[in-house]
Amino acid sequence: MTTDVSRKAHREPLTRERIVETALRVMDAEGLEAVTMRRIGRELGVEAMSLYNHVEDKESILDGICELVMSEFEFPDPAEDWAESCRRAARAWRQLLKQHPDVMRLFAEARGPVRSVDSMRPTEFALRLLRASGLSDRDTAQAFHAFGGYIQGFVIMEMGSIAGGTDEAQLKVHEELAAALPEEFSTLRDVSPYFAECGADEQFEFGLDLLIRGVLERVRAQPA
Amino acid sequence: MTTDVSRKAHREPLTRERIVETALRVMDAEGLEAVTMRRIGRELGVEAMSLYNHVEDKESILDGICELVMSEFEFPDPAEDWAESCRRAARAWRQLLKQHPDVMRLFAEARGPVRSVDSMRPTEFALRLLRASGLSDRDTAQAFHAFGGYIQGFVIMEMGSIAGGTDEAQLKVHEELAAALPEEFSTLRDVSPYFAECGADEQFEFGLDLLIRGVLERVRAQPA
DNA sequence: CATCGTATGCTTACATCGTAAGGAGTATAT
DNA sequence: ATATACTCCTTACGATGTAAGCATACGATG
Repeated sequence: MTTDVSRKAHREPLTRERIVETALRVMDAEGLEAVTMRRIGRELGVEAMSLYNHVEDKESILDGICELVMSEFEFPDPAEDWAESCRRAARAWRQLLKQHPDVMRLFAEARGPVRSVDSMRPTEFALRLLRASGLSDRDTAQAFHAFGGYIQGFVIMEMGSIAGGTDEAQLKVHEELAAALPEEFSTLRDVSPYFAECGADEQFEFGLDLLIRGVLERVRAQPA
Repeated sequence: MTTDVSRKAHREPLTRERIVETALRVMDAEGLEAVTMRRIGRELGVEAMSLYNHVEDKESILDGICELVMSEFEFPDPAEDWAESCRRAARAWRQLLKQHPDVMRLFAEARGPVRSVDSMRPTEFALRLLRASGLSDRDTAQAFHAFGGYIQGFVIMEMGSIAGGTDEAQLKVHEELAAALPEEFSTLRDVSPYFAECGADEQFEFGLDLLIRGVLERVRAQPA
C-alpha cells in the first residue's frame, strides 16, 4: 500500500491556490490566451476536468489571478515628504501591473471588484497615504479614483503603444508616421517625436506630478 | 434573369464597413462575447465564412471597431477659457467610451495603436488643445498621455466597480462592506461611504481638475 | 478491522468558436 | 462565347469550457 500512497504522494495535492498561481505563471510567460483549463492542468500534471474539484469555473481562476496580483503589491517605504511617498506608491503599483502585463486586461473585463482581504490591503494603504496629505475623507475617495485611474490607464496605453523594440526603433516608426501624415495633422507631426523620445518612465512621472501638484494645491486651498 | 438579379439585389452588398458596424452594434447590445463570426454573419443574413471575403480575420474586425469608435468622437465646441475647453474634450472622450462599454477591453488587448486617418483626428484635436495651454511640444506629448491614461483608466474603474443599481443600492453595498471590515481597514471604512456617495461624474471631474490645475501651474512656472 | 460516504481525479462527450478547403453561382473582361 | 475573378455556401477540423458519470483513495464510524 505504501506504493499506492507514494504513487499519489509524489505530487502535491491540488488546491485552488496552486491552480491560480499556475495560471498566473502561464499568463505571464505566454499571455492570457495561453491560460486554458487544459493547459493549467497539464502544468500541474492533471487533466483539465480535475481542476473543477477546487474551482468553480475558469472565471473564478481569473478572479483569483486578480486577487493574487493585488496581494503581491509591495508597500514602499515612506519618504520624508508626502509627495515623494505618493510617487513611490504610484511607481510600485505601476511596477506591479507591468510585471504581469496581461493583468490589466482582466481588470478591464467587467468582473466585479476584488474582495479578498489580501487584495484590499493595497487599497487601505493608498487611502491612508492620500488622506495623510490633508485631504478630507471625501476628497480622499475622489483622489483615489484619480490616481488609480491614471495609473491603470497609463499602463494600458503603455502596453498598447508600439511597445516593442528599442527607443531608436520607436523613434524611427514615429518619424515615418509623421512623414506620411497629411497637413491636417500638423500638431501631431510636431509632437510625435516626443512620444518616442520621452521614455515611458518620464511620461509616467509627468502625469503623476500633475496629480500630486493638484492635490497639494487643493489641500492648501481648503484643508480638511 | 431579372429575377435572378433581384434575388441577390434585395440585400445590401457586404463590405468591411458594414461588417464592422454590425459587429459594434452587437457588442454594444450584448457584450464582447456575443461578437462572433457566426453571429455577425447571421445579423447580415450571411454565413460566417462569407465575411472572410471582406475581412482578413476576426481580429481585423475588432481593430475596425476600435477605429470606428475613435472616429465617432464628437469634437466639443471651444469654450471661453482653456480649462473649460479641456474639460469639455475630456468629458466627450469619456462619454464616447461609456457609450461603447466594452471598447476599453479591446483597447486593453495589446493590439497596436489605431492608425486610420479618421481615428487620428481626435488625437490631433487633443494635442492641439493641450498645446494651446502654453505647454511646450515636449510637455504636450506627456500631458497627452496623462490625460489619455486618466480618462481611459477612470472608465475602466467605473465599469469594473459595482456599476449596476441605483445610488442607494450602491451605498448599501458599501455600508455592508464597511461593517464587515477588520480593524486593519479603518481608513477604508471611513472613506468607503464617499465611494458611493460621490457620483462617478463628480469623481471624474475631481481628477480632471487635478490634472488641469497641474497643467496650468506648470505653464505658469515654465512657459514654452 | 470492515465498511461506507466523501473527496479527488479521469474519461468521454457536446456545443461553440475561428477558420481552412473547395464548390457553385454570378458579374466582368476579352 | 469563353475565361477570369469575386462572392457566398457547405463541410470539416482542431481548440475551448464544461456537463455527466465512473474509479479510486481517504477518513470517520461501527
